[in-house]
Amino acid sequence: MKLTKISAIRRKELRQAAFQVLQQEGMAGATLEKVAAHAGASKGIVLHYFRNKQELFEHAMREANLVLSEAVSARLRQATTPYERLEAIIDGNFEARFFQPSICHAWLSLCAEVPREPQLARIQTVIHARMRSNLMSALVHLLPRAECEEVALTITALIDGLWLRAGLQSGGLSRDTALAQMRDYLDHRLPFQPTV
Amino acid sequence: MKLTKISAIRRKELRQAAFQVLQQEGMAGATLEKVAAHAGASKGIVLHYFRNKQELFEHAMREANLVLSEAVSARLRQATTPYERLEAIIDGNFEARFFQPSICHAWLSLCAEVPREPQLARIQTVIHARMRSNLMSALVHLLPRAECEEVALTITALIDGLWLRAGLQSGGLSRDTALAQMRDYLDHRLPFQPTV
Amino acid sequence: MKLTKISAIRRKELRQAAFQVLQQEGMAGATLEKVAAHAGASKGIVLHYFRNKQELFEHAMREANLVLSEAVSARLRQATTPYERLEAIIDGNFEARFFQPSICHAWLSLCAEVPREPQLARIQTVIHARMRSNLMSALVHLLPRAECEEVALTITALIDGLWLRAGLQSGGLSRDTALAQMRDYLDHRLPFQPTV
Amino acid sequence: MKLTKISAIRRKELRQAAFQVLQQEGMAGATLEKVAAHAGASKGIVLHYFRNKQELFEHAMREANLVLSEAVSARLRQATTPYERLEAIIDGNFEARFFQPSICHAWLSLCAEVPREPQLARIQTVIHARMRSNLMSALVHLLPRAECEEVALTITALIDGLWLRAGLQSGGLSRDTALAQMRDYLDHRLPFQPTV
DNA sequence: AATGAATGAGAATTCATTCAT
DNA sequence: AATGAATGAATTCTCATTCAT
Repeated sequence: MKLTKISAIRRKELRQAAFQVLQQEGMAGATLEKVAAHAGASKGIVLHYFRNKQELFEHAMREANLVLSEAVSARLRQATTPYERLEAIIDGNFEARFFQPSICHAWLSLCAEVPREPQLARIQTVIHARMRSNLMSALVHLLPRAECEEVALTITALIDGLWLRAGLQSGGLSRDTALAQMRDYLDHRLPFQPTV
Repeated sequence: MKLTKISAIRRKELRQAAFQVLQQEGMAGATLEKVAAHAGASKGIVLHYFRNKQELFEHAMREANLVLSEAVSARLRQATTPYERLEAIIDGNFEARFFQPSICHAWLSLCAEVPREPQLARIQTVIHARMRSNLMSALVHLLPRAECEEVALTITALIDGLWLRAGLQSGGLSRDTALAQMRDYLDHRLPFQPTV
Repeated sequence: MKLTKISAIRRKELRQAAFQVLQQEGMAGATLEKVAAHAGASKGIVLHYFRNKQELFEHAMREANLVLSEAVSARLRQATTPYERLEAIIDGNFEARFFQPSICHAWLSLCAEVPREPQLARIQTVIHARMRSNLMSALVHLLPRAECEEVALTITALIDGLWLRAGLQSGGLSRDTALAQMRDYLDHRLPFQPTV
Repeated sequence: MKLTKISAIRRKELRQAAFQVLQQEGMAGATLEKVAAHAGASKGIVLHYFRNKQELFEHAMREANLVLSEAVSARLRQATTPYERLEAIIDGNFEARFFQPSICHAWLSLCAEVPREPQLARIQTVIHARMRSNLMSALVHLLPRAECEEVALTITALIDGLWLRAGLQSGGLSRDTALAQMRDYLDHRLPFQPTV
């Protein structure tokens, strides 16, 4: 590994701080100074570790996604049946520590930058690709091939839509409601699952 | 009407210009100068008509929503059956002139500001309330009361999720695919509709 | 004229201020803030009138050259014989108000940027072209065509070398010495001029 | 010698690297980091060997001058007649390895700092003093005492002016042209040299 | 109503320099 | 000797906003 230990630690601290500031301030308010302050460091150090602001938030997005996708992966590892795999994906995406207004808002802020920032767009593509692949690995056992893509896309859109709503912080969409939404959709769209 | 005719015209030009700049530049790039230039006016005039930048984009959001909700209303006026009402709402929300990457991106940019801008939050609340009310007026005739709220929320989340995806501009989500998604959901969730 | 009167005035003030700061501080020390302060204006106004620092100093160079070349032109207008024309060029380039250590230093600072700044390079090219053209218009009457180019180049190099030396501010090269140098060269290089 | 051998080597590497960076980037772009990178070392080491940036470039200037003045000295050692001595000085100053646009530009960048940096001014003074002394040792045998100073100064100014022009990189002043200029001047200014 | 001049706050970024290891 | 972590000052540049005309 090229990076020194301390540099790896600092970089992680900073990208986490960046994401936290994003939660509180949105992208416009997320200045390097605030990120530095949040990490208990000086302004200069941020650009010592990241070439510029974009790179910092790119890594912040990657990091946030990593945590989320590891939550899903961990659950997937326990799952055996297709239904369990679907449940793992959904439960992972709505874990209490993730599905919070401020975190959803941070994601929303990042997504709003995607069309202007090729790097973020790349990450977004990867995120969607992984989601699709995870979903497909379960759906192919439950539905005719032709319908799998469609359902995978609907599930993704539904998750995104619920996260967006949570990010708007207006309705006060609860985690339970969101999960109920997901389950209701699957109950009606997938063939009957005898024992769950 | 208090406002002179010319002032009303100018204000409309400016809020439309604001929304168009938002499409091209995102919120960060949407400066008052660009909005003015886009409207063929001088920088100073923007703040002559709007107290500040926030107010301008608040009106831009209102205007954009107005166009969208009128498209839905027009269709609703033609609809007679509950199924037609649902179709009106969905078709309105995915009209070709609205469901475009750049427009979805502009909305996404506005949504990302909602948690920091009470005025935008208020508009967002109104938008969702109207959507819910429109949907409920159809759903109550098709489903048991207890399920209506849930389905209305799912439809809204699905629409939002599909718009978000379009705004991300990566997948290249076509209008037809989006509509197919919506119809597939309704087909499975609502009771069979004998003749359409 | 597109520019308003006040804008033209301000721009002139600023490019003159820029050149004066250059005299005192060199390019590295010539910050926009100092230029603004020197012109008795706010920092922001500088970039209201000039797109960026480069553009400001580009105009400062142009302005400084304009003054210099007008001094030469004025003298040329009085000159009738080739010898007088040569004298006009030289005297113009060594006028007391120009040939001062700080001004020579400012020019030196600009020249040092020429290889990195295409705009400055362009101006430099124009300056040299004009100098050559002025010199040639006199020399062709005094020397065989083949030698004119060479002598014009030597005169230019000599002027530049003397300015450079003045800019270095070490030797304390006086204006009289510089003029004597020039005359000594011409006396030996040009054919004898019967009456001056 | 106080300095360890390795330290002497490093210092030389660094001042050469400094001069090379100056060639490519000019003074504004010549950061310690680039110098370090150019020398294949870390940023910290530069200020381990030189108290600060000024000192580094002071040594860079000294080093560059040393190479140049040794080239002249070597040629002077072969020279026997006054004319040969003059030729040695001129040929040394226009050796192909020195008289290159980028090197002239580096010198120009250093000269532009002279008025602000007493250390550089001191070096500049030494350089000019040596040039004068070298020239005088030849000229006193060729011209009346009263004219020697003047001609020495003209030769120096001419060399400087030609170097400056080469540094501007616009005209594309060739080495041959520069040498021809020098010779043409001497041919006309010095008494006829019977056999060369 | 309209222009654009002017301001000043604020942000990103660069860099010399200092220190701990 | 050498590295690179860390700091903070300085600078360019952007922009919303205010004002005079």
